[in-house]
Amino acid sequence: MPDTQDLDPRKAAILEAVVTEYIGTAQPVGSHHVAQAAGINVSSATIRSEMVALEREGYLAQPHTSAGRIPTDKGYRFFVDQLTEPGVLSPSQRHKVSRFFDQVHGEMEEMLERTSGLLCELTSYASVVLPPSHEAAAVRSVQLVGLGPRLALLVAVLADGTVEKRSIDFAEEVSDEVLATASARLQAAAKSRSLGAVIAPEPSGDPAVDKVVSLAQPVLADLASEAHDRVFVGGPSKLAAAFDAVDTVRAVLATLEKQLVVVSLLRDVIERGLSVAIGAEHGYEPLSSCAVVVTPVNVDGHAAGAVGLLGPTRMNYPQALAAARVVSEHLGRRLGESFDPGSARRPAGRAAPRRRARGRR
Amino acid sequence: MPDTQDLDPRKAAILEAVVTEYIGTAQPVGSHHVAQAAGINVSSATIRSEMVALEREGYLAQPHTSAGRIPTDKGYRFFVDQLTEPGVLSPSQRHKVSRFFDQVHGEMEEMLERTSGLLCELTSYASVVLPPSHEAAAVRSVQLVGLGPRLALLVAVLADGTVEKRSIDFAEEVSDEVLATASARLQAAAKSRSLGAVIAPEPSGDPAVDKVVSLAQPVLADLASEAHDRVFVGGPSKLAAAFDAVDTVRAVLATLEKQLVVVSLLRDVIERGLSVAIGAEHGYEPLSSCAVVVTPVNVDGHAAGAVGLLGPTRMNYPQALAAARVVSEHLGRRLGESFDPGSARRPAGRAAPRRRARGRR
DNA sequence: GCCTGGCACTCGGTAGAATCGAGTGCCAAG
DNA sequence: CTTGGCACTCGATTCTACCGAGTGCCAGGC
Repeated sequence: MPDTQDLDPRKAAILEAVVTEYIGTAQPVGSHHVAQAAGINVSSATIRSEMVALEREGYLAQPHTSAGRIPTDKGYRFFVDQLTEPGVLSPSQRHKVSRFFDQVHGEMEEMLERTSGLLCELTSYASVVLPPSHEAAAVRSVQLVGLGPRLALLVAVLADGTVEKRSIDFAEEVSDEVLATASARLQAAAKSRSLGAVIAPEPSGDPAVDKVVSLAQPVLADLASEAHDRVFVGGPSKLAAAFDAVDTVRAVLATLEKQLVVVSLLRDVIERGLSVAIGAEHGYEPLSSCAVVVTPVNVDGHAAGAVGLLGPTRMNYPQALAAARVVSEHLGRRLGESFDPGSARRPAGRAAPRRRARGRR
Repeated sequence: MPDTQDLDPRKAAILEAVVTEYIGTAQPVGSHHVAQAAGINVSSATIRSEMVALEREGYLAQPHTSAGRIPTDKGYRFFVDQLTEPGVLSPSQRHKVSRFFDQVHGEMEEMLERTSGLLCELTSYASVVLPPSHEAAAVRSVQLVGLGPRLALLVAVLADGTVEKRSIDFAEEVSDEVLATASARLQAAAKSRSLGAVIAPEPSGDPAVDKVVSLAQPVLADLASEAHDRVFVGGPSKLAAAFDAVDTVRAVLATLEKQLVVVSLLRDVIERGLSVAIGAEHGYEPLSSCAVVVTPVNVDGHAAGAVGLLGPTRMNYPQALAAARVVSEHLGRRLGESFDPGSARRPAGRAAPRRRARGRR
């Protein structure tokens, strides 16, 4: 399709004007408005004929005859790909981000959750934060902690600072000593490997211990594959502001509640190498009136999770892209500093400062 | 106020009819409709004059002249307190609940989160689950796990099966041996006490160890006070269905996002011994068009968290109360079985079964 | 050949009038 | 005290007229 690739410059300028205006006002924009836009020096009549062409080629649509034009998904796509740079954050926003990442502390989940809060403050869209998959993260510690006579909690600490846990019911009483021995054997078998690659420990002499180990060991493997489908969603209320049809709001919220769907949506988009998915592009029908902006997070050079924004298709793409990018960078750096194995290159903060006054968030 | 306490039976019947009808239809209800309601055998004219009285006494309101009446907060209050029993769940709902609690497994947080999902499935209102405060829970294990040369994660496992963690930056390198020694000393000092009551360990001979211990110990106390303000909110999309003004939806959602507010709202309501807070009763202005149903969860006889439902003031109180109560009971029993110290009285389930097929929720 | 101003036409949105009807308050009679 | 009757109110609905933003088309000009 030649027409997909390029538009003559004037058409492009007109499309840009329509998109910009529509993003701002949410009103269909007419030829007259476009004619007044900076950089366009032709009459409204000329614009009209160009618009007819743009509509024929699928970049614009008319809600009804005698209304202005609104961009189609394809129109937004062209705008994002060809007409606009990611944009920059305002100084005050940059400042906000820096301050946030200077102050934030504590463990990873809390940090990610608050990051999602930050993102929606910055943009007034709903935000999504996908935690790093720790398939690769090495196990730092494995422990069986007794909770009841036959019940124990298997706790694994990973190098990235996350803790995975799962209760195990042994169906028969297990003494503290057996538990401790089993715990130590598991620890030895798992240490420094990734959760998925834990090897089976050698049988010990004690059948009771072996029984416990054999029950616990598969759970470790299980933990590896699990826990991925968690995602932090921030600011659903922003969506209620973005759409005015209450039905749309409900449908979108309902979809956002399905974490699995959200996760695979983000994964899909990233896999296809996109940073923006507009309207129907992502193929999730209930979200067809939404656009998604995603940026992978890089920790020490490799991908680790992602941050994203979800808004109406008429979202402010340059701003959203900028926000996602900046936050993603900060987050990646921060995660690298705090949680990755070999790195403690930063001067170091205070030791687990008391959480500051309640009230925020 | 004598009128608060009692209404003559006919007035009460009329009020009941109005509330029931309005809950069902969301339309102001007129004298004619009330006259047709079962159990009312007077003419609409009589009803009208009674309604005038009810309005004067504050139980009913008129959106405008020549419209039917709608209940006021006070009207709902009387309805809940005097006119209705908690109601029962349909057999299929009961079944759903039982099956849910038979199947659910894994660790507490996940369980609570899914419980909140269950609640909103049952009722089509938004749900809130407040985790047990573990101020009192005994520490089962404390461990310092090294993440980097100067960075460690303090991991505490409590008797209720929860894990609290916090990263600590020691600002200088700490050897593995020192870390291990400090970890053991902390463990000894904390074991079987509650997080808040951890005693300071005796100084050891080694200043490096003492340094680490002295940095880590206050963090334990910190963990105790923290982590309470977490709350699981389920089904915000249900709220979009319950209100038709998109502004209301946004305001309510925005409030729900503030976890601290939600937590203190629930606490307030419970403290005042209520199980229902209607409209302005709870004093949180943005939620004045909502009603909250709360039921404390009892584990082995003492209160541990709560479950709640949030809907429009015209919510189905009997159903909501029934759902909250049933779920709360099941949850309390389940928590008792799985996580509390002395109890493994149940036949015991399978050992940490593989999570079943993805796709659900 | 492309651009432009002019012009007739379309059609959604708004305003006003008419109408409908659910619901009320009041009252006189049972 | 209750009831049926009645006049009245007022939001919702419908209809009409109308406005105006916006279009498509065209003839004339650069």
